[in-house]
Amino acid sequence: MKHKSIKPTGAELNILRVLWDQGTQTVRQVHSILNPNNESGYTTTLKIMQIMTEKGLLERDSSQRSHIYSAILREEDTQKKLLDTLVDTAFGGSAMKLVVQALGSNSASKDEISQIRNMLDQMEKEKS
Amino acid sequence: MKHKSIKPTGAELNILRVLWDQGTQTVRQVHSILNPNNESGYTTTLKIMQIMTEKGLLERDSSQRSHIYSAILREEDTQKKLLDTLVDTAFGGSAMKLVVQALGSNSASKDEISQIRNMLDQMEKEKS
DNA sequence: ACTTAACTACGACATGCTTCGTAGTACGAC
DNA sequence: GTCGTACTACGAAGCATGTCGTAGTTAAGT
Repeated sequence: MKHKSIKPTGAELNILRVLWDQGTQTVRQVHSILNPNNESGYTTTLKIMQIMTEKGLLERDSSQRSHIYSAILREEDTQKKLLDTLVDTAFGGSAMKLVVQALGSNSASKDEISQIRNMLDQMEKEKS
Repeated sequence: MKHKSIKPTGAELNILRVLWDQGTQTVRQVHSILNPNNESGYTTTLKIMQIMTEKGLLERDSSQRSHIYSAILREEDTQKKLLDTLVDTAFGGSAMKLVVQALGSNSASKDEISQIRNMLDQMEKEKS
């Protein structure tokens, strides 16, 4: 089995980001958030969201004149999939190299650091 | 200012991976490694490597009949750039969410775990 | 009723990526 | 030298993505 591999494109991810953060939205709302200065046209956003619906990335309620869209993909699942792809293509399969890189070039809060420590403890425990 | 943002495509990353791991290589060598069963043709690999050279991703020594290619991009730089992109597009800008995800769905060796711990220590130290 | 505004649907195009076939060229074996 | 092999160069085609324009429809205001 195996679901067809879901790999949102850049534009699709932007839209998913809005839906994940804001919940269900109309095309107009999504477009206003992503293009406050009309960098690209309304019908562009519309078209992409229509295609995403065909692809099974979004679902919509079309009972109203303005259709209302929501994400089908869960944020974490999508992130995991993209992460796996990046690990394979750019990090030669080593997720830990990726972690080290990410830690090295970004800053973390105290809470985040202790969260990560806890995860490491957990991983070590499972190792024995 | 800023160098033009270098974002290798999937096929390009495969080639870079070989060059990073193996050092300088001919097209034939790269192609044999990536397509042991001839999934795609030799001229495909050739063409992509030629284009990469035009783009400034590779350089080549063409003094021999078989040109010898090497990567211009450093592995770490490329990884960092792709990581940043992924953090922006898929993780809403939070590198630590990415780290947590990556740790959660992958396993690390003892050495890696302690390397990560050391990095966390370092980060905490710098925080005070 | 008419007009305007906002929406959906859809075709078309530009661009970039990947693929391949073909042509030309150099090398080596014989 | 001739032939076959391996190489480069390059044009062209298929596909996906992102872009937009236009047409058609619905709703609402006057």
